[in-house]
Amino acid sequence: MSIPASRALTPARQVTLADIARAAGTSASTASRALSGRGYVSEDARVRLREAADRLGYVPNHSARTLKQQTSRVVGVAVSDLGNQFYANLAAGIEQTLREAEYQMILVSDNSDETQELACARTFLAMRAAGVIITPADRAAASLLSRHGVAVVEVDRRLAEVPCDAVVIDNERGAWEATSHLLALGHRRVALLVADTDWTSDAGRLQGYVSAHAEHGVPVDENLILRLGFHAPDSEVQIAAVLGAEKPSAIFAANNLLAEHAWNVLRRLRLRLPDDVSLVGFDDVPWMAMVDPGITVVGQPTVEMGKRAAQLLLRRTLDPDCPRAVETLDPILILRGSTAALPQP
Amino acid sequence: MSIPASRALTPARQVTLADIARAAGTSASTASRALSGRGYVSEDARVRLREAADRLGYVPNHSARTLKQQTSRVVGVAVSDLGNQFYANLAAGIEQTLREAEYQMILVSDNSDETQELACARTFLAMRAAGVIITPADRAAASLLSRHGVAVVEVDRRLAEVPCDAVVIDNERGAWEATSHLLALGHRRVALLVADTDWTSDAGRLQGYVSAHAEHGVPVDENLILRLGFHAPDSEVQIAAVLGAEKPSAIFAANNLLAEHAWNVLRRLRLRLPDDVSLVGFDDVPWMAMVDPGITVVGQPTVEMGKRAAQLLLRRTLDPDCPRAVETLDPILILRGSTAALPQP
DNA sequence: CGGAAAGATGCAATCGTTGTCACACGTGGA
DNA sequence: TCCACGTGTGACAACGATTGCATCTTTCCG
Repeated sequence: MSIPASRALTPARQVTLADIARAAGTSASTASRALSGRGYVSEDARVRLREAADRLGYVPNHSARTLKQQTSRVVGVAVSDLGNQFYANLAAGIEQTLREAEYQMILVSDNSDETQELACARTFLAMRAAGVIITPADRAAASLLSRHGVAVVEVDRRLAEVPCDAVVIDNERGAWEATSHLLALGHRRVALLVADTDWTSDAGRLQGYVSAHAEHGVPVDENLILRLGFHAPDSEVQIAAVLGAEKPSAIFAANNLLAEHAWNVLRRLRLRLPDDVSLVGFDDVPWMAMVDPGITVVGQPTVEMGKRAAQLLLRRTLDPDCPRAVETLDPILILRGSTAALPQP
Repeated sequence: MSIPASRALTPARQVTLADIARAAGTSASTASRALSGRGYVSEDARVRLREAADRLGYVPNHSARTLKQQTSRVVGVAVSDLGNQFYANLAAGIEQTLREAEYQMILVSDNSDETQELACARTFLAMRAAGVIITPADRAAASLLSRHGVAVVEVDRRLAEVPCDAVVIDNERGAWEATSHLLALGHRRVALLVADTDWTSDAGRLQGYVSAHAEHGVPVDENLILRLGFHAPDSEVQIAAVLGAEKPSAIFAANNLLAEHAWNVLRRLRLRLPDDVSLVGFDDVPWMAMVDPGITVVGQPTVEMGKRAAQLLLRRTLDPDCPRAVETLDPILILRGSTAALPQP
């Protein structure tokens, strides 16, 4: 039952409202009303037009509609790194919610690069996006967008200087729980691996690490805090160096990538978990539950965060003046075999 | 440094070409030529217009352009399941290539549902997408799109009845290598876990499994072939059942999800890899290299497949008549500790 | 010096859809 | 009878950018 070649080859100027109006013997206005369901149309005309639309294979032209209505059903989404499962899951959650609401998602992976982020924002503006969801790396994008009246939702971290909705998790609390867990197990030299950013997420995790120490009366040793660039090629070398020089008995890796690096280093150095070193990660990804021992981790509801962000955006699209919402979700500490009490010397 | 509220509140009818033309004392035509770089414009007018555009914060209106030019720089991408790392990586590869070419990606996760897939196709048509990249679940979408003159590239599997470009890997060869590896190790009862689809990918993998058996003179036992629905909730139960009833000495799991299920079952049953059972997966994902022993796997260049698909699409966009391309990439067998010689009884 | 070619510009039409407006019906109540 | 109102319809003007065409100027060559 293949399509006849002739059909496929016809240059086939696209079918427009005017075409189906002609076929049904009405005007384009009536056709528009019939198909969009707005305004008066007789039942008779409605069925004739619908039938004509089906028969001719009418496909509405979104560009024309967007141009006329000055708004689209497209939502721009910019994440830092699609290759990282965390952002992929975030995107998956956003996509699902948007699709169910019959919105489309333009997805960009901006590498946390300010220039690219701003370029994305400009593109979203050019497309008259109904809104934008972003894991921000800079304040400029949100400013630009909101100045043009486009709703912005920040996810995972907050950065904007303009008021906008946001979905984050309680990073400080997550880090506090992870660190407290280690301190309660008797560890006194807990290394912190944290991304070298100025994001609220990393700042919160650092803060949680510090406040847990304060609460347990353990002084923070700056030498145990390792700030690592996102895609620094020598991350593992640096981690190994700290392990050698500072002899921490536990490591708190403040994101899934750093946890993976730490795990690789430990394996390479033949340090056993949890006998030689304890390890806690942040953001539960599949391998952490599968390796032996499993990695104790601060889990975040990643897909859920994406869904919430999309919901906030849709809400604001419907009611631009609804009160600003900042949702803070709770992380949970998942205990696995990678953490144990500090062995008595 | 914050944006004055007045700025943010102005309803601010958007700045149009006509506005900057007026500001620079030219006509809109000249402004269009100056900014798009097509046609004659004096150097003098060009700089005046550019300056005016900057000053007024001009953002071109993509909808208007698309409407007039009858084509956009948007590419529709429909994958089966964004939550699966395979598809996420595919999308990441596509996105990167498109972004570098200054195209935008509309991403949809269609759950391999024919209805949704068709709905996506219609949306892409409505947006006048320059092309569509799809991991097809049904032939209808590609037919519809190509009938309307939209270029389609199939990735991972081929299904379309209309001629279109495609990027796949040599599934049969990958499966042949995996199976041959097991047979060469002396295994005679190799279970196959394969998705229950009518896709070329799974058919190829089954074929490779069969031909490897033929080549080694080992008869295929149909009872060892387990076809599993994509999101069947009882996958692991079924796998456990086959393990119990058929006592295979090795398992070939023909995608990353099935490998994960198999691995879970083996762990739950306390069967040791590779002493009790050997396991080979298909599609290398991070956990496979991290668990102990690592999982022997047929690796596919997932991100690269995405990039190639996007390249094919861009090529066809530039030259709609270029010869049809079907790229078949090579999988590679990565040997790890999950496979070993069949112990002599 | 004549005239062709290249350079520079603006006018007006166009893309497809929507929304406003005016108008033409009936119907029913005052 | 007349007016108000609810329906139903079509003409027409946007929305903003692009582009073919006509027009005018400048340049350059024979």
